Amino acid sequence: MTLTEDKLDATFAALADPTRRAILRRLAGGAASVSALAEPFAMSMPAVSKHLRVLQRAGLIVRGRKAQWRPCTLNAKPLKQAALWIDHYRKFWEESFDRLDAYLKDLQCKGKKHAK
Amino acid sequence: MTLTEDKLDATFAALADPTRRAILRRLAGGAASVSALAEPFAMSMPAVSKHLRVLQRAGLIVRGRKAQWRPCTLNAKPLKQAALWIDHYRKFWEESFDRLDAYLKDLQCKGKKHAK
DNA sequence: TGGTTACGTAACCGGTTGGTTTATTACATG
DNA sequence: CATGTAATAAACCAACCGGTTACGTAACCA
Repeated sequence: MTLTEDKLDATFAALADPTRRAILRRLAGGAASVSALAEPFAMSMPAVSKHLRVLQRAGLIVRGRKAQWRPCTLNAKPLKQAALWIDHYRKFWEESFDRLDAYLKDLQCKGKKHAK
Repeated sequence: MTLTEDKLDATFAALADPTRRAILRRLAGGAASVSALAEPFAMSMPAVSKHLRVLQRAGLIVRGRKAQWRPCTLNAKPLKQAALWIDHYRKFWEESFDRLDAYLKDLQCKGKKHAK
């Protein structure tokens, strides 16, 4: 398994949680401290800290240091790889009204008729 | 949390596994039976069957029925939503040589020493 | 010096995940 | 009907995840 593939694991896994996606959305508006990031969520700070660690290990955020604050900053570069991977399938979701879609419907139809 | 957001959970989680990504890649070449999908992997068929269930619950595959075979077909539509979500951050990874990048470097620098 | 603030670490807990082996269902064919 | 094949179901296991509470630490401030 290539290194890029390996990173995709971490990237997609990091994106698979609504709290972490919300944190990224917040960071798109600028750097923020941990407590500022934690504020909108009904969870303890250690929980948020864990989410940040996941994001950091996926390379999606960078953590600095300023006195007693650890400002987090968005780093979107891993998202580029994720976007490229997904984009290989673009033609499939743009084929909505084509042969493929008709075939899918046909398949499901046969499935139900047989499985009575 | 919106319904779309909820589906993103399942989509990204499904993509976070190399086996499942490989299955999708294989299905991009056309429908396939479970045993055909299992063949390249060093794991039992029930394990592949579980991966397929994850992909199905994420809506990424559709399963038909033809005699004792359950052909799987790619359904890329959930990927469209994932691509749209990621695309909100495109400007951030295209800003490689801009203010943001400089700020990141500055932040890390301040972490180690003091401002220059 | 001692207190407060911001954050991390450690230990723990219930639920989920990714895999196994074994058994079972569904179908086709001799 | 008996047998073989394709696939799922069930039971089990170790590892991981997302959350908690309790405690530790580093920097600021009075």
